Amino acid sequence: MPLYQLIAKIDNNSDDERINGDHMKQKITLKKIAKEFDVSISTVSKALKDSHEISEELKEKIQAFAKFYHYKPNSLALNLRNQKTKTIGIIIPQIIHHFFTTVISGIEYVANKNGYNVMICMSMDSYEKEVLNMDMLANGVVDGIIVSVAKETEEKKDYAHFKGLINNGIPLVLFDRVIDEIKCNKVLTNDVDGGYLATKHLINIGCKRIAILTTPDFVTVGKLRLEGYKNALGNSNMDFDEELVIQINEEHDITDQIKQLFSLKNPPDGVFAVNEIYAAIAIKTANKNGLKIPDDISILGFTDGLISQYTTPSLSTVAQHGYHIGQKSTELLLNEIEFQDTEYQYQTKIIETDLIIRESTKKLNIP
Amino acid sequence: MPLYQLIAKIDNNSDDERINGDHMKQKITLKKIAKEFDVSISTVSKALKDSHEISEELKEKIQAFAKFYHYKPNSLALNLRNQKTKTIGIIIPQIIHHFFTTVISGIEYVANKNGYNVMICMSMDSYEKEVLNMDMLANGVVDGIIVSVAKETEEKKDYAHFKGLINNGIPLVLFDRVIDEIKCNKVLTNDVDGGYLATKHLINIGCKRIAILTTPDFVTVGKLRLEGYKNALGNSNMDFDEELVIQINEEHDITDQIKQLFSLKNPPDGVFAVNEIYAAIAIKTANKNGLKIPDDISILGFTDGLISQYTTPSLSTVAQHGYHIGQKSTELLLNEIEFQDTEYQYQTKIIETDLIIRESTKKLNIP
DNA sequence: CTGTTAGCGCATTCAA
DNA sequence: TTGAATGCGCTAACAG
Repeated sequence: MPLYQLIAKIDNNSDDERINGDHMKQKITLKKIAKEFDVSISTVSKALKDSHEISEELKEKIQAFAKFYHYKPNSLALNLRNQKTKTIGIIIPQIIHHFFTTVISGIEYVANKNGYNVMICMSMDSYEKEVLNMDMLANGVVDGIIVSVAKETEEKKDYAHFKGLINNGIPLVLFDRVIDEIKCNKVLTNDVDGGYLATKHLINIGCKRIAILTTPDFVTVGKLRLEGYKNALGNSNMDFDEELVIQINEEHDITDQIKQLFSLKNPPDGVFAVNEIYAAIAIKTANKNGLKIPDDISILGFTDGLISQYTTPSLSTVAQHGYHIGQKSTELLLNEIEFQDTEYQYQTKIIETDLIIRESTKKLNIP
Repeated sequence: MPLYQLIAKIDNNSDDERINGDHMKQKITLKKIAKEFDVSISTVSKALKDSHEISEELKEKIQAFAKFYHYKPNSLALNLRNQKTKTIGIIIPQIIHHFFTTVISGIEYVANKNGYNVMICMSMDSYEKEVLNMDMLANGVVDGIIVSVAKETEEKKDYAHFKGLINNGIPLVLFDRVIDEIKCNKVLTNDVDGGYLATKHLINIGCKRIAILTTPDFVTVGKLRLEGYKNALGNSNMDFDEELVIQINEEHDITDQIKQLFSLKNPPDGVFAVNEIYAAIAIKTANKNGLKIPDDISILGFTDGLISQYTTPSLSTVAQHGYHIGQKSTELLLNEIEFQDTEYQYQTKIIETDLIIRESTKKLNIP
């Protein structure tokens, strides 16, 4: 008795086990269904798509059979046939950075909502790994790629792999760490404004000498936040003092580099750190140096990460809205992927930052 | 003039741009190469594999041509042909948990080293998303899957999707949050021992009343760490006091739940928190209640995450070695994927924990 | 030494 | 209403 007749005899709510048994269930394909009903593969294909070309009777039988065996078209075959995978790739420098995980969450959310899956790769801030990952993803594995550029790539300024990608016609969105000379969709934090906002707030609460803990210049975001810092000082007619700019070298002990500030003849009464880690370390260092936060010194960070809420005192900071950045990047990417017309216009979205005031900065005195 | 003759005229170091131009470079395939040389596709295929069946002369020309155009076999076609993707899937509850990102890093490292890529999915601790992700991955997309079970799944105890996966013959490794009744490779933290270690240390430094901040019972890891806590108390002839067990309900304010401890008639002088967040909040709460840490109260956490080093005082904790867990999981998975013989033996690897002593616990007095 | 054929699983156009 | 043929890109067994 053919299997499809068996189905009728089996309660629809029956336990899967009865069919699967303990044995390995081999995947069910169009071919197998076709053989079962002694029809052609294309007939089955159409029947499962509820095509009007197929008789109701046959469609019903085939559909019931397919449903019973949980038939699902094989992704690999579909990918090859359609020349697309409904998957988008992400290349980020480090997954252990909280900011990136929030971005990923945002990407995942929008991607899934639109029927896409997500493939995450890490460049570990290495140029070579970035290129490798990109080659892999570009080779048909994904329909588009979202990237935040590796530090080493920023340093080398070698962007050939990005150009190649675009020449290959693979949609690309850059976020956070972007590259000016690459023409593509971009989503970035308003870092200059964020730096300005942070510094301005320190000024507003009465800080007279504001230090900045930043990165080396080749890390774009650090450079931009520094720019915002300078703008805010200038805007308030405060002097810019080189002495108060610490470009952290992560190869050496960070605490030591920060400590210098407190032994200055004229030490700062405010610190703006361009990321959460520097800020957290600044808090601990200030604490250890006997400074009261925020009475003796106010400290403000960047990125509303995991740490901010749990330092003592909790850290005032600039929120970067990673989740939103991820969402926006994905929307742009999917737009480009599914774009049909001839003239596609690249966009650059700026995501604004917000101040989150906690305990590490003095209260604003509103007169 | 056929293209392959052109190649000879172009300096090998030439700029890609000359070929790619500003136009979209369409992917080069075996077929196109075959047409170029007016040979069959299989001849090209063999030539590129340096088969001895092909004449040296032809091989050279074809290889040069392919290299020049950066020919790479199309992944989708290979996947379909080989019925495998050289990709492994991961399903984790939350990517924003630092522990999971360390595990992912470990997975990524071992996978890449062995020529595999990684596809990360998030269940968001939802049963439904876990099932969806698994169905997607199981449908040919990956060669094997590594999972840490969603909370909701643990609560429902509905493991049909795991059984289905195994029936389908798809290798599965469970880590951290595992399921006893599923037969597969497993990697887990020695949570009982970790809980024991933590509690014992608090006892050793002289704590007399030790509270525990744990999860509801259905979260297995919380339950196990509680078990270790009880063991340590028993082992030291200390009373187990229900009053000192707080099962945190994350739907409500955590600080409020912890505060109860400090208003007990007989308050604790030690706190063991089964994760980093609870510990960090405990530190802040104790601080606010005017308690000196570690003089009045010692606090010990679990998981060496991002936060631990930046709390004030920095948090003593139990290191869970997520990176190692990820590595081990992947080794097991790849073993199973590439296993050829008939009788495969599942293993369960226990990863031991380690105490990391920082400032939130009293110094051990060695007499 | 080179080509033909078949097949991976599916969708689609065209023919019957 | 159904089926055959074609192709997505690649490999491998088999023929010549």
